[in-house]
Amino acid sequence: MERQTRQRKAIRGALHQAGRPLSPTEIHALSRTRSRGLGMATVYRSIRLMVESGELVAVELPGEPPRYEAAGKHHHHHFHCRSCRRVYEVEGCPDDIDSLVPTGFSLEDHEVVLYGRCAACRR
Amino acid sequence: MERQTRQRKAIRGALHQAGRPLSPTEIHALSRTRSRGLGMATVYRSIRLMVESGELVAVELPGEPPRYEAAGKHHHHHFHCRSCRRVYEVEGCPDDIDSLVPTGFSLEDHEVVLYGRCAACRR
DNA sequence: GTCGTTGCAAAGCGTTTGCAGCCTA
DNA sequence: TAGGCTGCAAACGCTTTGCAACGAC
Repeated sequence: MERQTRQRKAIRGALHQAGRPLSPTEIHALSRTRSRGLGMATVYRSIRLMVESGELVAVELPGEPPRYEAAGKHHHHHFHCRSCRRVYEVEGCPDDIDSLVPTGFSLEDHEVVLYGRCAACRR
Repeated sequence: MERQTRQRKAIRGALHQAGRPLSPTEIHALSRTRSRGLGMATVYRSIRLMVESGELVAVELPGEPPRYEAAGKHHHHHFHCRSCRRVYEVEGCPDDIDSLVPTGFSLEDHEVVLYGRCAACRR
């Protein structure tokens, strides 16, 4: 069972306050102000436990370090702005994904990443 | 100007024969049979040069080490086998990608990754 | 002969693990 | 008090770099 330690409260607090997916390094930097002396190993161990328990989900984009966010969101994809590097959630899903699967292969899951410029950066 | 060495011929040969994106480790293993004593550093250096010269393109999948394939292919996506971890090329492309883009955003590119089991692993 | 290229080993870098002491329940 | 949790440092796996020898042109 998981214990409610000062360090884990700091990590949860940082993730909640940021409101966007954070990398382990970002989590460490932000949590450090809430729990002095917090070690990197603890950050990694906490992330791993929270992902395994379903509290967090990993957001992995091609060529990017993994980020983590609160779990429980609906099926969605991501839009990666090439200007500000921010990641946005995208509603919906292509409905003809199945037609791409080669003969003999079985499809279990899929990921779609859109690249371009977000509304804020287009101005 | 690039020189035509035994090692680079081996790497090109391995990539061509495989016909699918290869990781640096895979390239090393396959090229070693063509050029005894080939070092890992040479593989990385060659890959870097070939990508910079436009001969190869990187295939970066979420949470995976980068793989490389010959450049100049027509538009395609990838299938990632969860059993053998190999990556295959997939023909075609969802035709309603545009409908996912949020209002005000401009779409420049996209990536689709399919996950499941390949024909070889299903047997 | 030049100088780009190679193999080896060492160095980086981000992540994981071993361990003794700490602290939550 | 028990045993999960933590910080530190060492270990790891993958990639890059330094360097002297090698070899394509």
